[in-house]
Amino acid sequence: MNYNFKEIEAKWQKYWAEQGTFRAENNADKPKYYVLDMFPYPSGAGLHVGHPLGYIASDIYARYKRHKGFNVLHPQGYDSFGLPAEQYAIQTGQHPAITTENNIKTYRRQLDQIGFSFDWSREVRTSSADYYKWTQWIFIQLFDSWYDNQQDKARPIADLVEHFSNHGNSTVDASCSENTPQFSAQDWCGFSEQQQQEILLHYRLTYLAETEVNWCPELGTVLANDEIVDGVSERGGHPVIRKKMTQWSMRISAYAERLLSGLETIDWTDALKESQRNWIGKSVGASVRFRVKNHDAEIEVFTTRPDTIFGVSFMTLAPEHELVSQLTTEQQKADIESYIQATSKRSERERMADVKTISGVFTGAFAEHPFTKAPIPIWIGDYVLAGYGTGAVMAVPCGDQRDYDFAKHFKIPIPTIFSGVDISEGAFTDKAKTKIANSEFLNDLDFKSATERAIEALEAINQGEGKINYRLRDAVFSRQRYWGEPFPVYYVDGMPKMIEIQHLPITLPEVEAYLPTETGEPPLGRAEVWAWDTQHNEVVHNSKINHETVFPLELNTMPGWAGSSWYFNRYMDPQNTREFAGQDALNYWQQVDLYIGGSEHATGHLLYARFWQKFLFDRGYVPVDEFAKKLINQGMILGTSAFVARIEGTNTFASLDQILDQNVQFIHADVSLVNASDELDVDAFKLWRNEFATAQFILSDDGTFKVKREVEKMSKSKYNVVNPDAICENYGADALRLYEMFLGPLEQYKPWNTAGITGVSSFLKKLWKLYIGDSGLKVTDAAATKDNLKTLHKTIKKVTEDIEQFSFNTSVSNFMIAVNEFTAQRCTSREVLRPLLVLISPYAPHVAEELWSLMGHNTSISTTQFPEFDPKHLIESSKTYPISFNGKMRFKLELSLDLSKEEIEQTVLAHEKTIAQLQGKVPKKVIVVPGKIVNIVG
RNA sequence: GCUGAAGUGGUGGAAUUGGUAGACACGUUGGACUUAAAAUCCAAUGGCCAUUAUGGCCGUGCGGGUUCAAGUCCCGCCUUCAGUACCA
Repeated sequence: MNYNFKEIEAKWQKYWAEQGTFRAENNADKPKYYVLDMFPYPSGAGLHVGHPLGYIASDIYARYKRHKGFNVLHPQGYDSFGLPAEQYAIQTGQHPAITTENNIKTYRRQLDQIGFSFDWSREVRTSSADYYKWTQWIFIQLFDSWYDNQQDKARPIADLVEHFSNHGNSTVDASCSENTPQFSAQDWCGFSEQQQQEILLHYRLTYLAETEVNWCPELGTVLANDEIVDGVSERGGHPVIRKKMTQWSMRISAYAERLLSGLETIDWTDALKESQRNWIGKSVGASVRFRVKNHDAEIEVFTTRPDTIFGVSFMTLAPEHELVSQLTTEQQKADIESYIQATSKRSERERMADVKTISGVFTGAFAEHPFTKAPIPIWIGDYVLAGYGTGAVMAVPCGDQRDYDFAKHFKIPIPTIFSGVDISEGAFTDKAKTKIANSEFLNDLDFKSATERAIEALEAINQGEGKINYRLRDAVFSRQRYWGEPFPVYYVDGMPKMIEIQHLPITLPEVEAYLPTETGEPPLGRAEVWAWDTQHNEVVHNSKINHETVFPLELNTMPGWAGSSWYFNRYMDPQNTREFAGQDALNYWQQVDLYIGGSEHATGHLLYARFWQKFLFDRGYVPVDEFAKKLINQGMILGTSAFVARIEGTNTFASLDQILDQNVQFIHADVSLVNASDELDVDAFKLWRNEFATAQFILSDDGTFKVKREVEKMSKSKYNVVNPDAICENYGADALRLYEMFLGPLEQYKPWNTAGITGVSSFLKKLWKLYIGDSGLKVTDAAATKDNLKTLHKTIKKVTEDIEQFSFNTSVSNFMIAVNEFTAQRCTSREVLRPLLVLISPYAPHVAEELWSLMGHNTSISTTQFPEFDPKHLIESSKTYPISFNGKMRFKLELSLDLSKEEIEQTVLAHEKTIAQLQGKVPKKVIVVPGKIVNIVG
């Protein structure tokens, strides 16, 4: 009997599916464990070998936990709304739902062939109406909530309305929009319904506001900050401009502090936590208001150094600052205007690239120092960003390098306010060594007490207070796309109204094309049946809008991150039609125990999902306020691209050592045309693409054509994609799984190299041969030898440790060692071969199931208890452990593996006498087992 | 600049967290089997030197230090990758 992986893998995949082997129960006596992968966007290109890396790791862990007696929830689904399907629809007219459905089929087939233990009965798709019904529901809950800073949680908007009608808004400490007016209870009751609704929008956790957004004309849509890389769109690399639009926003800024402090409670990597911290960008300082001389205006600034307030020698406003035009004097007007013109023409990108050039213009106006009343010249400069803080700074040249450079450049005085510091070369920024001078009541104080005193003094004259500033902005939630969740929103006289929950979902309407309309409206503007009838509570034809009870529906759709911000909760109870998930299910599964996915989602999905979870927690819908206890970022598997050198301006290609000093361009060649020795199959290359059909080649002396290799991200456009289908076909799913783990540590970025797979492939054959001979099963009831048991328990110990530390790569090595040792021992004993199979089954489940069944078991190996390590089998043959003795002498003690350091010390102490007697003989190694010395190697 | 991670053979990577560096695998070389190839099996494989054999010296990015003992800990550098940035 030979190892026929194709037959075996198909057989067991079918068995698992039919038996529902991996179905999780929502209530079980067993402890629960929830292992989750970041669900994929089903792209048209299908999976490459890089995609399953994290899934294989999580699958191993999920299978391990099942062996360990846990009720494991290990689901999978699709983040199936997204731009590529829509782009494809624009080009071909095919409905994105069809494209998506086809892509999902491909994904499912590819995932199935790898043998994952997903509970597919819980599959979710963000684009299915059964699912996005609840995304819409959450949106409505956000609309129906405000953030109470006092209680530090979200509360129903009804509470706020009640407070307004009794006390107005002056006593409410809530997160709200900047331009919220003050009003009394009386005012409130006098407001029209329309006015009240307008005010409430300033408080709701999702609100409609005119915001400056990142508009991508090419894609015809708004992008979030994390969808922009280097000033161009992440997808497609199109230019992005700033534009004012009325958009839905999410008041994530209300959660800034909790998103920050919550990081302390979860087991995520430091790198990831750090990027979330940076993104939230908390800075502690003060807000200071400077009066402007001869104007009825104040300039508010944020500073982290209120202690340096007496060092202010000028102020700088961002060119876009709203006060600029008011303040500028007649004399300076021309200069200021031409400067603003010049900066607005420069793109963000240019502005970033050109950091070193100092530029700015004096407005002619002066502010007044809050304490000394001295005049402070007001400048504008593009080093101050409109989007951060208040878009204005108080410049303290002696304490900030940029202010210093600006002052030097424009010959503005640089007063010294630190004692014992030389500032002739640059600013002094070391807070820890700060000693304030020349600063009236702050003199001789250090950073901390000067800061406190300055804030107190500012508060006393009502010109400032302590303030914490966050970089985190509210998230724009509207996208001008077709293929996304429709909002459950219609408009009456321009005011948004929510559709009642019992009438959800509002499903995507049909449109005849997926482009924006001629008038620039989103694609939903093309839908003819897209109006809300409040009488019949249904979506009706637009032509009925002139009726009294029919109103226009929202034309935008939700962004990609909407559906992915709560899907982990839906898996707990995916078929529930009455709730997003039942309370029993939520209380049982609580949260994700292990989440595996890429670190590229650090400031997108992983932040938004935490935000929504905290919101749902506040409103009492989920039992915990962090959705994932532990998170592991799997590294990427990179492709090894191949490049051929084309001599510039010709169709002639030179082998790598034949380039000499000719000018060449390196062009990607498909990796399948190149062998392991970096030699190109020239004939296949000619056939590959038409343009190369007539190519000429300058070969190396040995007649081969050498290519240049480079490791890059695996991508279709780089022709370096390796398809898992081919690997499964040639080596099997078990080999693919083992090899992906064997490549290196999970978190690491590592290049794929198909050649190396022969190692794990021959391991599987050896494993098979250990159990199965020419005449069938070799396993017997013969007693295990001491060596057998030693090998087994050594392997149990290491593999258990490996899995618990997520170092799956070393486990594979340990299996190889074990199989080699058992083979050398001619082991046939069921007593050790049975547990060995259980150890291996999370990694190579198909072959394990087959051998398991050939050994006579008639239930799946996945329900078997994981073998326990028993140290007694390692005691007799043990490991050396060098120790120092009397500070100088060195002995090597050979001890059993399971001893702690303390036990070793005790052992040594117990034999101090014996060892002392040996000193003269200088033994190299003393072999000890607990209780007695058994051997001395001299 | 700041933050995070990492530098070990020809290659991917191990190293019980201070204890024989290079496990395991790829690759390479030699051998067996074969008409041949594939597959399989055996042996060698960090560098240098030496030998009949036993052996010796050097080696974990660089320079110091602590220790009986350092890839691992401490101090000072260099390099690479990733994230982020006129953030006041």
